[in-house]
Amino acid sequence: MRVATWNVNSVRQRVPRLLPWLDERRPDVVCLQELKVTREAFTDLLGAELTARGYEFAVHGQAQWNGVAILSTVGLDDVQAGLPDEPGFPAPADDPEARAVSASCGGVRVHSVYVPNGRTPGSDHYRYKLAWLAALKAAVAAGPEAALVCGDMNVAPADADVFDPAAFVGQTHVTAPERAALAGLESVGLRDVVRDHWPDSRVFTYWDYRAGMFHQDRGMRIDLILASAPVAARVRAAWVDRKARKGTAPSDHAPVIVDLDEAPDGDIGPVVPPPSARPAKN
DNA sequence: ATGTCTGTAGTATACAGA
Repeated sequence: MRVATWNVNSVRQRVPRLLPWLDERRPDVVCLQELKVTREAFTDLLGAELTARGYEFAVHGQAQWNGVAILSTVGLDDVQAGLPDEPGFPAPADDPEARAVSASCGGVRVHSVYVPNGRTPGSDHYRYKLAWLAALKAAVAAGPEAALVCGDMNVAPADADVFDPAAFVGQTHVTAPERAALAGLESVGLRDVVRDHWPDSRVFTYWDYRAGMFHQDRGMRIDLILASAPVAARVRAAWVDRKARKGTAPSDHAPVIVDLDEAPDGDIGPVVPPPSARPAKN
């Protein structure tokens, strides 16, 4: 099963890139962020094209900003828009921003998330970001054992995940509270599978449009695929599709792609029989 | 040096968010 996540920075603008990319990479499950359209507009734009390619889709959208989706060829069950007890901005929000959608796809609980940017450390928006990450952790902790959290985390997990750590001191995306909030997701069992597979490599997923940042590979790794233990154990490949950042009218983010081995039959993860069922040794 | 791209309002160009 191939799973991908991509912040498309307006799906309306990215249709000419998204459809050829689906045809080339053939992901079974796709998490999209920053749709910047309503569900109705998404369906009008892409419904027929996605259906023709065998995808079901779940969209949590809004006009103008945010918006997340999951596309799947391997089932799309128990769709949930938003997070339980999701904070809003400005708080309290009677109409939370469209930043999370989850569904069960091929036996895995998949979350497509667009974490708030945070803007400036110490700001209201920064506090909202930390509260939002706490709500995401709670949602994952309360969910099934087999889980994937995919999306734009708007946090660089470590200094190796930004092109120049000195340039980011005091900026959002790298502060200790943000990294602690991300580590909170690891404390409920999630693994950063791209970093696990490329422990010493320069790997970025986002490059500012300005000043030739992509050309100079001055980027950040803020789009992550986080997997719970039974899913992380199935990861066969994990990589950033930099080709999608090149060419005409790209998003400023590249897709992240993970290939999973088939799940073991019958259950997830290794099955340890009860002591009474174990053959006696010698 | 604040460089680009996006959506909105509204019809030319300014603003805000990232």
